[in-house]
Amino acid sequence: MPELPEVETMRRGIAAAAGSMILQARLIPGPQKPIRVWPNIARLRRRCVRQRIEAVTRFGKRVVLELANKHRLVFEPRMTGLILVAHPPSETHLRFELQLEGGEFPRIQYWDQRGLGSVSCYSPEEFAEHLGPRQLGPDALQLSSDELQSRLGASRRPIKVALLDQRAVAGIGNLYASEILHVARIAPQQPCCTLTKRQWQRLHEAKEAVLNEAILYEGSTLSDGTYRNALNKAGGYQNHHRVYARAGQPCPACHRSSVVRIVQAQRSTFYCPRCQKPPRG
DNA sequence: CCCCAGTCCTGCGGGC
DNA sequence: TGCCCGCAGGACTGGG
Repeated sequence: MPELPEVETMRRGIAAAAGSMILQARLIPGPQKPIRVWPNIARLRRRCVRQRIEAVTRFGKRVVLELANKHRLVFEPRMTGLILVAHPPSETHLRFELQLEGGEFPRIQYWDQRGLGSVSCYSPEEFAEHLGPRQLGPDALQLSSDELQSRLGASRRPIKVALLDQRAVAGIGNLYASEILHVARIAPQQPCCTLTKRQWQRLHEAKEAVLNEAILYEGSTLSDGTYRNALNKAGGYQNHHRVYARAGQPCPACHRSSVVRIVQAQRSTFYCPRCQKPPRG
């Protein structure tokens, strides 16, 4: 499930498209319902075809192609979307394609098994409306300890649930929320408003360490095998997970307790009850 | 504002 | 062996 490290890996995989020209954009027909395209495929095509790609950026869990006409082409992979330059895992779930001219690769393909993702092309005004500060908080890697505390600190929600709120912080999903809290030694159930300054600092440091380490390993490919980089190669960070999907296994930090799975806001949370204790009192 | 449940969607694995 | 069901969870919606 692509979160910040996986989406950043996708971005790096197509970063060399900067400087290329988009020659064509098309939905690839298939047996399934087409993926969501905004505003629609005809208007998207008119907005991006014959435009040069000036930069390939990322915001939260989205990859953004910045075009010469100041429009932005946005890929949102959600659960199973992949952004590829070659070797799609199957022909059946290829959904969308950009043909390019003048770069290292002739096309960018969007593949999505479950089809929950989307492709959008926004004018600057539309971009501000759809992906502005009302919808998305600052990117998780562009956020200081103080800003993290000021954005989440008043909430009574459990810290694990709050970290998933993209309006507060963009880029952290279910997997990395558990991993970050384990490194920070903070209980996932602890209400945000009870975290101390010291804990916010630890959370910030753990967020930087875990996300950057995961980027280094090119993200996590879980046992379902879905996530791949732009060349359809699996990531490696799943071999370094401390708690995620490891219920019943010994905690790699204390070696004295087992990892426990609980459910918060209908999602699995994994943590070590010995290392991640709520503060006393 | 906060919080929760339902929805989308497909593939996989458990149970019978 | 096959079928049904539940589960995975990112983002959105509607209701309390």
